[in-house]
Amino acid sequence: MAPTSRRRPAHATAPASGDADLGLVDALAQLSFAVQGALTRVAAAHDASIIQTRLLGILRDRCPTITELAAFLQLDKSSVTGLVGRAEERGLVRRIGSAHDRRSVRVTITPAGQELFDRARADFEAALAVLVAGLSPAQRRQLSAAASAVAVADARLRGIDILNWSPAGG
Amino acid sequence: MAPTSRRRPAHATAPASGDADLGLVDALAQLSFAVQGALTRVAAAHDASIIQTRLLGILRDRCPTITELAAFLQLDKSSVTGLVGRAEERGLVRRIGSAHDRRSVRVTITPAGQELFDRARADFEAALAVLVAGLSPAQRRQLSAAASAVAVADARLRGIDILNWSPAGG
DNA sequence: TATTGTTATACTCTATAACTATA
DNA sequence: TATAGTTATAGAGTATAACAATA
Repeated sequence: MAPTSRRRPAHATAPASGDADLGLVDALAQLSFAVQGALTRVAAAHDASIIQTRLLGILRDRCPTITELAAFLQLDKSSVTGLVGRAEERGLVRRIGSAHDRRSVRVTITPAGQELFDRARADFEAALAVLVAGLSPAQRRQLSAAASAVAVADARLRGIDILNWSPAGG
Repeated sequence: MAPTSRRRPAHATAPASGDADLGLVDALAQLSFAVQGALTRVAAAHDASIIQTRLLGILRDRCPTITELAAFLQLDKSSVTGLVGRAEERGLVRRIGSAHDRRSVRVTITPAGQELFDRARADFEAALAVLVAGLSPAQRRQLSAAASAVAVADARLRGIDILNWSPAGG
């Protein structure tokens, strides 16, 4: 929230007009908008959407079922059906029928999908580099560590071990 | 990007199985997904979307024109027309014709819109508190400062001074 | 009966192109 | 001419409900 909701939150550090602190809530909301904006622009440059490239990133070293994807992405399974269907039409992913359970389907990435993701990821890395250019090396390490901790905590709250999420493997 | 794209990036610090570092790029991407997920759930709990609540947050202390909103949100002006139209139908915002330029329109928030935003913001704050529960006070301060710096840098890159963005005033 | 995935349907969000009305 | 905003249209993304196939 707080999309620039308050110019100066009560709990914010006195701004030295150059390194103002928005407060944790607004700062995280604004940061997420900034990152998502970068992701959106990068994806669009490759004729894809943010959710399509996210899907490819997940499939990069996993081949989950539709239900597993839905749980991870927090989407209804019918939404994932459509998502995967559009990606499949573009030749970015493939559906593979499961051997054990004939109701189930595993989604895999194609070479074309991998290439698109790798190129998009490189562009995203460059875009992020610009955004964090003003941070000191120490600040970048702190940001990386804190952001990682929050991401892991979020996944854990949803019952997912983000560091070992590999439904295909076991 | 990098939605769990690599379980262990080459540049990541050796994980002590509890405070693993995803690397700055993946960490920021995952953090943004976590925050956007929280925003989505909170907005949905109030029968709204993430972009609708973001719009309300912007209008909380501003009454920009359609064009100004489009620039800030990085959307086409026709998209903003629809966005504001749907919000207006729900009684959350109002269009006010400009006195000086009769082509122009200023968008203002209604009391109902303010109430919805305030309630959603409180919920979001609570959701974020859970996510950052594992961080030390020092880590939270560092995260807040770094996230603020990135948000400000992002806005500046787009030609916007986020700390003094008040088109209505000037 | 429960689960996996799809289909049918409707809505939000977004962009492009063409338009109206001001300036 | 240029700018502010709208409309028409099309497509992606999402959810709900109903469904088929399998377990």
